[in-house]
Amino acid sequence: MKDADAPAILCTVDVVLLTLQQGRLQAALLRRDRAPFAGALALPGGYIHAQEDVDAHASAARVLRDKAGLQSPYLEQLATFSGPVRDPRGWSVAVAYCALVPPDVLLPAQDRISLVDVNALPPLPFDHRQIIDTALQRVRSKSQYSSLPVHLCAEPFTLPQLQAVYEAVLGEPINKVSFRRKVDELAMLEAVPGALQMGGAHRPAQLYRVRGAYRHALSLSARGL
Amino acid sequence: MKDADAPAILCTVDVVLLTLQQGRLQAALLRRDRAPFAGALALPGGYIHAQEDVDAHASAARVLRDKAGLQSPYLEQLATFSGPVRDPRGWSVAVAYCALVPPDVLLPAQDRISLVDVNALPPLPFDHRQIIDTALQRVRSKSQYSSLPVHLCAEPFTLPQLQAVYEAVLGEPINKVSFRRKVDELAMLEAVPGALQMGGAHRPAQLYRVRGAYRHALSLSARGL
DNA sequence: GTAATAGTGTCTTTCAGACACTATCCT
DNA sequence: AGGATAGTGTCTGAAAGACACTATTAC
Repeated sequence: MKDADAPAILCTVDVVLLTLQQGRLQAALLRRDRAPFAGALALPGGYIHAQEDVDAHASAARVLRDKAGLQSPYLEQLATFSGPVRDPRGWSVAVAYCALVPPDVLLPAQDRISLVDVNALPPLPFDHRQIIDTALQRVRSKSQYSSLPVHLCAEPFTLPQLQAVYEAVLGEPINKVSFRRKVDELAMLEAVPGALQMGGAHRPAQLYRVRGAYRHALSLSARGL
Repeated sequence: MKDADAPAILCTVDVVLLTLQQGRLQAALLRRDRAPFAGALALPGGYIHAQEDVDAHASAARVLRDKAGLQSPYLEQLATFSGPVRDPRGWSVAVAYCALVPPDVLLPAQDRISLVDVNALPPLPFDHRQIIDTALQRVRSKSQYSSLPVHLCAEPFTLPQLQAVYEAVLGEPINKVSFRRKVDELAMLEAVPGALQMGGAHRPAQLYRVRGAYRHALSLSARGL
């Protein structure tokens, strides 16, 4: 058994909510309404509620819902950060999650959320900067060999749009032919019959959506792209 | 602030300690000496000690040292498991770590540890089976494109030995020429000058050791193997 | 010499990128 | 018609696997 006089460890979750606007990765930050760091921009986060949450994943989903007013289909555990100094209230464990959403999902929560370019982050409280950096590393790494970035695309989308999303996340241009070969191999998309993106002064593009089976699971490729 | 009458969440660490014996991956289990599940084989684990641990990683290292009597150079955070039912004592958060050690490191702790083939695990308490499965997935995945398995090899070792380790972890044969090309590219090994593995009725093999720079960091390959 | 494994040279196949071409829209 | 982007066929170069060959030991 534990020492009765040991101070309890604080159990929290933090969510790195990423989206893409104007071709740049953006992190969603909330202004804190209470101490510590009241008034500062920080990651959406909060205590785990043992009474209502079935696990930390549920805590993260609840934080997103209650504090940002939205639901993210893609919500993956990132890593856990811990120690006596990361939170001034005491020894804490923060299970960090990463959420990816298309820009339109954020519209209803627009007034509560501040979107910040991940390449121009302001100073952040706690170890939130480190948490975001870990999320970026993970997202960029996973994007090299999986269908992860489709979660940043509002459906339906065209292949050129999806390629632009990959290029924004990875930060480098991708060969069009190779990209399309890979997307085809991954077999995660299906063309929306008869749906074409019209309007441009050019040939219209086929619209695609994610196959049901891959809506929550990722499709992985043995090699890159 | 939290509800004062909310029961505290239990904060623990668990370590999946893997090694290789007779060409098979083995997990190190300890017999529990107290409730719950006293007498059962389980992962080495314990409470986070807010008074002495600088973070959960340090808790995991302490658990390994105190309960198994050993130190693992490679100790990586795996994932965090949580919920009200995984531990009968109450709502718990377990930060799981994965350690890889060469077989000789376990010799001094031989009497405390039970090595179990990961393909023939006994029923395990808590959600330890799920934690081990997660560790195996991660180790196998990382082994496809990194130098991770070198941590399972006692130094110095020969390239055929290292290849056998990779094959045991990945569960499939590897092309010898490709393997040596990749090891060369990764540039993580250095030949021990003049050191050859003699004794067999065949040509002796060059002995290698890990370069200092890669002793704690992994070397990654863009493509597989 | 023979058996056995270490280590290498080289051919073949597979895959990713470059390039060019066709397709289809808007103005 | 001309400009713009979507989509595809094909060539080329790089990298992985297959195979065969040499090297060096024990017996």
